[in-house]
Amino acid sequence: MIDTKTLIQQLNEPQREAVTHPESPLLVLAGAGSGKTRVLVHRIAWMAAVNSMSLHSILAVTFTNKAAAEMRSRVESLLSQSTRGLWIGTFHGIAHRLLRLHHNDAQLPEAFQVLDTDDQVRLVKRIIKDLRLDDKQWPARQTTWFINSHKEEGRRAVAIPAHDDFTLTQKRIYEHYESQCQRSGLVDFPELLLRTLELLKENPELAEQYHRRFQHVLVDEFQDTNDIQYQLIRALVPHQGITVVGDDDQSIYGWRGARIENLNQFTQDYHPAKTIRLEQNYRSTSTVLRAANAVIANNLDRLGKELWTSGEAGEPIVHYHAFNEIEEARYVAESLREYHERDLTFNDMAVLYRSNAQSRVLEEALIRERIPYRIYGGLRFFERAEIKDALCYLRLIFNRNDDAAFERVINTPARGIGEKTLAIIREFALKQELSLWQAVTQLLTTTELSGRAKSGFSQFVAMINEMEQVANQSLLHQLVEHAIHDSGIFRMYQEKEKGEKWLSRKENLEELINAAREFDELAEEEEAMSPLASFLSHAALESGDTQAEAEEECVQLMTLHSAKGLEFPVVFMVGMEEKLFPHQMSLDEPGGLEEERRLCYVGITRAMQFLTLTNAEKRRLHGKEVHASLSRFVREIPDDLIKPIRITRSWHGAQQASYQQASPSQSARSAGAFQIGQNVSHPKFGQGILIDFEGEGDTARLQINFEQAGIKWLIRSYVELG
DNA sequence: AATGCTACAGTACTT
DNA sequence: CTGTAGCATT
Repeated sequence: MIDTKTLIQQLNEPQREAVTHPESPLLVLAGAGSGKTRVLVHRIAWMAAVNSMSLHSILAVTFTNKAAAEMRSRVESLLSQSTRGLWIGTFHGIAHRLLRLHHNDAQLPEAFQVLDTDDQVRLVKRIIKDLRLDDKQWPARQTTWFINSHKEEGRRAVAIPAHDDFTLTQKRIYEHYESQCQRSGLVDFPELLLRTLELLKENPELAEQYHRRFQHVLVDEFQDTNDIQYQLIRALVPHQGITVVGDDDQSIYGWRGARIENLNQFTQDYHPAKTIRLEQNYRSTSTVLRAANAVIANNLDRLGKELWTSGEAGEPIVHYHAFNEIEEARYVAESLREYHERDLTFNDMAVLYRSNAQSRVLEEALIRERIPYRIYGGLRFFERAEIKDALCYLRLIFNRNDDAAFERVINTPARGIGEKTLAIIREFALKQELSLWQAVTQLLTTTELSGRAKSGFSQFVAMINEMEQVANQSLLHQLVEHAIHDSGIFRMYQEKEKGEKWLSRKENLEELINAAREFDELAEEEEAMSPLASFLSHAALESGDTQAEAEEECVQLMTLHSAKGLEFPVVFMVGMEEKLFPHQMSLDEPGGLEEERRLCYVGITRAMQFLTLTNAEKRRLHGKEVHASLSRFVREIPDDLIKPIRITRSWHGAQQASYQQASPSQSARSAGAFQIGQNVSHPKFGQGILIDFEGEGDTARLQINFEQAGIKWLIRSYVELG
């Protein structure tokens, strides 16, 4: 067991205060890079080691599986003991667990399945069709959003007041969707939370059991909690044992229902709550922090917090003003190359952008410069078509009434069951209130179906039943392998696709078998759920990584949103332009601009040492060339923190003349023999513009942007100044 | 059942 | 401009 001293001696004063705070309501306002996770981890260890609270009595809630995994491993290594019994998980993970444990009280079948967003949209689309509604007038995505946002505020269809046709119809779809899900034993993401909330409210004795059990609950990223998540916390923690950690300045998910106001609500609901601020930053240079503080200071309604560091000022923030997005990308690529030559690894560098569409031009530039990169986001492992196909077979083995799974694989691969036959099945199921599987088995005994359809169906039914036999007799990975081949999806992809594409499908399917193998090993110690059940849950609740962990060292490309929680020695924020960042759409929404500014704050505070901001004067967007002015966020950063680099070219000379030297340091630099922006020529590289220099006289190094050859560093004596 | 064509949309994202 | 969904055609 760890001793008290080592637990707190590596902490600063406010951190220590937070960790050792009595078991009464605590709000930790933790700035970026201030050791937030560290405080959570140490507080858990403190309660276990010093207050001798059982790990069994502690619950920690996070937003992502990644954060949950990291927290668990850090608690484990700090306590150097197993964390068995300690509940750490996402809101959804914990809700799921409670529903599995109490499925009867929650009125769910034991084999209920979790529906991911994609499944949900398909199901809603199906229902819109069943209701004979025009699917152009009623897009499934919109209705899904309608349903989810009501669920996220704790409302079932019946509770929605509907006065207009629009709401009335949406409500009707919602109702049908609800009963469809109930019949099929399907639970979507917000439903996990809503069902759990209802479970606790309707079963007071059960709720009490958990109140007694969880003496202390810790919630991470509290500023991102939405309505129902907060309600769930209230239902789970009526007592004083609660710690929440958050940062109002990093709330960037208002658009998906996150309620920053929950921070204030918390101090009212849990009274008296102690508030502790963590403002010492261990990540960035003071230059970066000053910039971040200056930007965020423009937001009103803050709880108030100012980051500081005992570290050095570091390098100024570079601001590169590019002519267009292609040139911007080239500057980024070439700068990345330079950092690399200065002995930084590509892994330490990140390029952040506001919207995904910006990544393409960057990629092209990086490929040209032969810089390895990796893009975050995109299709996740468990979302790939071949993986979903395989999983849907497994879901049917587990739960025949899973209509979403049935719809997906009944004719994948093709087995002669077309739209017409399916329509008969759906109609019958709808009328008799049966699942599709039940409808099929009943119709097989009648003469409703054609011979071909009949044989197709009986073959399908027999196949699933046989798979169940395999499931009962073999290990999970053997079942998965069997299902992939016996269903025909393996062969289907082999025939349909060739080369690279097929190879990756094959690899993914093999990876799925491997993943299943891990569940076989896990099952030997825990026997709460069958390996198949826990495998399916895992697939639904953890979408999996985008790619296998980077094999090669790469520059990281991602949106500003996905950069949250990460840090890099070198950060580029590109596309710092009005209408792009802050985004046009945000300007119409109340509070939109402030959320964009918080996003900018998040971006800046990712940088540890070097930060570069870039903007392009012209940019091709949706096929149209648009002019953009510099983002107000760049202008909110004090001039003395910025080293501006402006590309100048003959074709926009007029603007060049009107450009103001942005900072004193910049003026001083240009006072010497060299003038940033002046024309330069080189016998081999041709015409270019001076954009930076080091040293003086003939030995000075000049950075020149050549019209043809791009950006290069050259010795003064090799170039002709013009 | 597969392929080609047209219309349309295009902020951010985890569970 | 680019990707996608739905529809018509073969």
